[in-house]
Amino acid sequence: MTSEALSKGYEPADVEARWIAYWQDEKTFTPDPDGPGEPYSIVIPPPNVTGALHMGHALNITIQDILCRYHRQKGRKVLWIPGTDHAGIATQNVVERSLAAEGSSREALGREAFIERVWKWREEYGGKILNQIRRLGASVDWSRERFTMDEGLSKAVREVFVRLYDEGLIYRGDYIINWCPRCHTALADLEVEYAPHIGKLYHIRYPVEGTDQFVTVVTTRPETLLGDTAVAVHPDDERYREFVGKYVILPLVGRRIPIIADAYVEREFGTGCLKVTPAHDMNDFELGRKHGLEAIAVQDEAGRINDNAPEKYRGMDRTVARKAVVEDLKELTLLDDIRDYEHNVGECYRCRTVIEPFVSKQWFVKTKPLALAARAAVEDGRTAILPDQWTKTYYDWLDNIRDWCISRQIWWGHRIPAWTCQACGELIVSRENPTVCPACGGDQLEQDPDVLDTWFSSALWPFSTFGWPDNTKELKTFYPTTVLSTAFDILFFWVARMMMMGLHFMGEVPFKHVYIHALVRDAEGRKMSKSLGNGIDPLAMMERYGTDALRFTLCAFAAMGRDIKLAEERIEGYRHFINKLWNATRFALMHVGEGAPDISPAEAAKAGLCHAMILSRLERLKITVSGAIEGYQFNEAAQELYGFFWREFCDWYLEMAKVDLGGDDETKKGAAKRVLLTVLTETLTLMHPIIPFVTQEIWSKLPGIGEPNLAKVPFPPLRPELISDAAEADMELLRAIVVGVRNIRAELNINPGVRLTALVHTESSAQAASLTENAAMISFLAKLENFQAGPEVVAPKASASAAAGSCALYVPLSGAVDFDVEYLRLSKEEVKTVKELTVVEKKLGNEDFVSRAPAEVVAKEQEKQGALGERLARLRELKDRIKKLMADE
RNA sequence: AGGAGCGUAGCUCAGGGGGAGAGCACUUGCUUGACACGCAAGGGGUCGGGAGUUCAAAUCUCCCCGUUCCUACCA
Repeated sequence: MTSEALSKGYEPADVEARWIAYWQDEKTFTPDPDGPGEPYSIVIPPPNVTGALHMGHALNITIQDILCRYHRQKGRKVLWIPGTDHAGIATQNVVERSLAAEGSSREALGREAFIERVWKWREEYGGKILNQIRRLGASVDWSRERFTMDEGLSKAVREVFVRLYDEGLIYRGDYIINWCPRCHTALADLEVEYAPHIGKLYHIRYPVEGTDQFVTVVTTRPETLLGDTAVAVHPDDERYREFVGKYVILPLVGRRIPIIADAYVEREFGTGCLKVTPAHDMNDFELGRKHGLEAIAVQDEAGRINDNAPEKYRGMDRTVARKAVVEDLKELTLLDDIRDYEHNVGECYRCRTVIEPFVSKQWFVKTKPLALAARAAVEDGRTAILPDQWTKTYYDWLDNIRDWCISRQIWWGHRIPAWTCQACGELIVSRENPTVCPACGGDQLEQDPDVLDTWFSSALWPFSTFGWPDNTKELKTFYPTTVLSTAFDILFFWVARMMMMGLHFMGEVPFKHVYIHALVRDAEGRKMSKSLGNGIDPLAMMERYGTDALRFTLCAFAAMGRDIKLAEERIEGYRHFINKLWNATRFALMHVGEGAPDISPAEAAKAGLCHAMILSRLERLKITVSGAIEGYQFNEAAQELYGFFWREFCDWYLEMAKVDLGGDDETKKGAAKRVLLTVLTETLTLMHPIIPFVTQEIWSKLPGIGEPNLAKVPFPPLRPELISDAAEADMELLRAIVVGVRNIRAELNINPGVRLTALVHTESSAQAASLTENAAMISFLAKLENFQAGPEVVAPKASASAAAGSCALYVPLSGAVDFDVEYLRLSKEEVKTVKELTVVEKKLGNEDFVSRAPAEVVAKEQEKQGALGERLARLRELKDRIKKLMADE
């Protein structure tokens, strides 16, 4: 009466925004570093500031939120830090596009104005994904939100750069890097993605100096010929042995270049003769360094042929130059052959432009020493990668790591803190912007125009977010973080680099666990992608089915080490569960709307078998759910909660409790109310980490709730003394009888309205006592007007029958029983039982089994043999009886 | 080329040496005192194939078949 009536169905839209605001107002997720409890911390993998929430994010946020909310319940001091990264190239691209639409460009604006413009963009649109994360219910501490371009984090970036430089772990040099001619910047090896392209394989003849002979090289990029500085063959290749040490005259250029021998060359590929262009090919670059070859760059930053090439080609785009070179070679009859050829070509991961390997001055991190430490930390268990199978991948990458190119030729990002003195050429790397050259005292200092790779700042995230390099309270309390949850695709990009930086600067691993979650795919198992258009928009799902339905679905599918194939129907299906929860509450409130008597659950359990049973099951549930979440088995937690709440609590307990709740016995009624409320509140608490909104909403409607903020309510107390095998076993028999009657009703097509009589022949009087005590309940569930149980019960004349456990169940029927149907049903049951019994008997008949299997396994089999034997006997009696009755007719 | 995973009911998947499970779908019957986003009853599987280890294999080992992904890349 006091509690307002709940609407007939759960309507998430009204509810979610309200609780998000409530939690925030209550500062529920802002921990005090000095507060009690063992710290538990997570840094959110910072999404790209230009990004929008996709299913992968939704899954990852849900997982982290489950962990955080659960550990808060367990009394840990939880800090979950949100934020975004500045996504240098992506963000710059976005802003440049909007400038282009206005007919402007970043060059027109100038560096400073452009950066200002990016900040403005970020203010306006950069909060989008964070708002989407907020809508998911993420229990992050918004008061500690971070951005990789923040002042504090920028300070950390500079500190790291300077220290690494001083330690010789950052260096600048002319090296070949991956160049995106569209983005005008260098990319790290990881930022290049390979995709199959159909190209051509050109066979080109190079004349050997001083002879009339040729060597034929094979290439997919004939225009790079202009930069060739050698031809290479395998040292053991008989075909070319005589040429090694000689020279060829480079066609179209006329340069005299050596023929060298190196085992790197594959004899089987093409002609076995390789043109070497150190300035434009990764492998050729290495080869060139090894053999002291000159690297002649023949393209500029936009992919056009430069002045190092013959005049004719200068200024041509690389694709135009290719055609021109091919034509000219044809004319000289030096082009032997052109074949179609499918091969993998590197593309820019941001814009899909074909990458041009390019020699230029760049900054690098010397990764080897850092990688060794990062590997060791996992080897000795300071950090565990879960599931374990990713550990090998992590090792492989670290073992084969190459130096990390960290300079980017863009404007949006952390400017490299390096200056060159215009007077003496001194290179100055400094925390503070220098004003005079320490070498010559000159004041003409020019800062390096490049910025750092975004991942450079992301790598510092687990400590920069806590205020490093300052020794803050947060840093002391919450570093190392407890767990990092992420998808495998950034294991290298990010996880490995955080490990390297965390270990180097903090001396401790950045996280104790790395949980690699599943990849969310579409119903056909394809990766969700914009280009395929097969993505399921999490926000649309949240609107349609409620955030809890989406969260529960993701949780239920989050089995470790396996990808998720997601279809919208799954989410729709789990919405039904949310609704079930809602309606069970509506029912409960009809009876406990004004609260329940203040008796202990233990006392209430004594009031009836059903109460003892559900309380026992509840205790087991607490243990399995805890174990599941702590072991990152989210699917198991969801499944257990689902099964308990729907199958045990709603299907059985609520139905059974109706008898006491509607009866006259005030003691029983009180106990039922107490148990109903206890089980409901405690399961809500257990479910809250997975489905925070609906549980909180229901919580607010329940009577006698002390703490109104469910996110602050501790994990329910454990009451191991309530676990009762006996109660659960007695209930098993009771259920078997109810199901037996229902089964008979269904098979014999008896109207559900008709009340029946059921008689049960039991083996023992103890069994009979338990059943008789619950006669009212059995009658209610099976729709009986009469129920009797005891060892003395004998089969009535005209009745349907079944075996329930080891008891015999009879349902007398006044009308004609269809004996044929009855007989068939029992026979089927008999066949099944015989089959099971045979398996058991065969085992027990095997001497090796009895002597070698563990005693408890043997005992279990013997027990099973007994039960099955009894059941079989019962079935056969029932069959015999029917046979007799049939004969009598 | 190297590495990892997966193959269990029609579908999506748990499980992981001693009873083949769940959800959805399906069949049948239901205005049963919260719920048709529901209730009740039911059908359905040589756990990809083969060999081995074991008293015992869906589970461990090896081989094969199919499938997905990752890393590297030969010009």
